[in-house]
Amino acid sequence: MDELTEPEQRILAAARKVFERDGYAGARMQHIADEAGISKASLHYYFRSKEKLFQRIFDEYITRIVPVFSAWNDDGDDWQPKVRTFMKGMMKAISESPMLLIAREFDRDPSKMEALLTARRKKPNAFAAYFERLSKAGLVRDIDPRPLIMAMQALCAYPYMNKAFLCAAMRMDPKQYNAYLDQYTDQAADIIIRAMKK
Amino acid sequence: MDELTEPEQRILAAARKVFERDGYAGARMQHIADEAGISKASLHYYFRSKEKLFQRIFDEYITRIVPVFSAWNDDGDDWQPKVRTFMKGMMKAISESPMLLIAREFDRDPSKMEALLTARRKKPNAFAAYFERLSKAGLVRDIDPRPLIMAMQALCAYPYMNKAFLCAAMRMDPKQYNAYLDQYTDQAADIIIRAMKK
DNA sequence: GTCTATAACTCGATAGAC
DNA sequence: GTCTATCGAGTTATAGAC
Repeated sequence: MDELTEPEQRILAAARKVFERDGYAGARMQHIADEAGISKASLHYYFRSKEKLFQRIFDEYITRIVPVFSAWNDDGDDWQPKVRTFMKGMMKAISESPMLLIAREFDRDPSKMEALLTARRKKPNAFAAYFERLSKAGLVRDIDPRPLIMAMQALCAYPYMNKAFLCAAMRMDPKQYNAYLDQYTDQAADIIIRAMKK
Repeated sequence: MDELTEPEQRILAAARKVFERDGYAGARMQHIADEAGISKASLHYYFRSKEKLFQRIFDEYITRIVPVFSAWNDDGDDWQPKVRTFMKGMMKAISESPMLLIAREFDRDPSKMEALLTARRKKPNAFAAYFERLSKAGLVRDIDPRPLIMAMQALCAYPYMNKAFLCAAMRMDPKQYNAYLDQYTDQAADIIIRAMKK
């Protein structure tokens, strides 16, 4: 039903790469065609317009990323490894498809994006619910969960969103930086765990 | 010596607004001219090209933001209020001129930007130096300072970088969101303080 | 200095042959 | 389905009058 032909797959991969790198305004249909190894005309044959192609990529991105951001289910009191696993998953998902895209392109049609986001999210505020239960059970501090949600996202996303700046600021080349991010994932989880611990 | 004429100031303010909102590729010289209340030709008369105008804005941005990011001097052991003040300053600077700009535009000429960054920074790793002293004095934990540097930036910048996404995710309209960010600033500082505290 | 008009060019999209 | 060729809109930048 949802089968994709081989050229369609190649085009989508190419589009993802170019849109993520250059943003909507900076992306060129010619570059996507080159990357996919076809002509610009063929590109338009498969996906009528730049706008439609972008919407497709963006929709798939949201579909993939939102479940990762809300991957919390209350299956026990042992919350520390859950925090670690969650943040590892978030780092991985973001590194595979930098959300630079979102930050700049989300504004293109806020109402549409909000609908997209809501539709894709099965369990809104799953973390907040889990945290509240832990808190009432006296297993974690009794604080506002919102800064924790913000912080988990921030700690995972920012290193990728502002990579060039951080490489320069920390005097690392991209290779060293990526290597450091492996250690960082655990260090970031430690920060969240400390913020939650009694 | 560095005096700016009144039209130049108006143009720079307009350019800042448009570049920050639309990015380099999305910005239109016509929009900048409209915003400044002059013709496109006059705009080119003052700043020969889009590229030159952008470089000017970007340079000023780095010049303003880097000192804020490295505003650490070791004037005592009372580090907790210093963390709070630092993060408040960072939040303010970022909110006044969103660094969305950097994340997307920094790649346009990495070598040049690196030089720009180095030149503007008076005290490299001032935080790391301060933290190391506190750590040796037994006043804070003995840990890697790098995740703390990353985290302070991340916690301050991310809420602005990904504003549209967060508004939707937390079901707040922009007004509520901005109001929340006032509380958030202190909550974010708490997270860092907890990560540092023994 | 400021403007209108336009040159020069880029880019998304399409026509039409194969 | 795929391509070459080209159209037409939009954009940066400049020429030249005032």
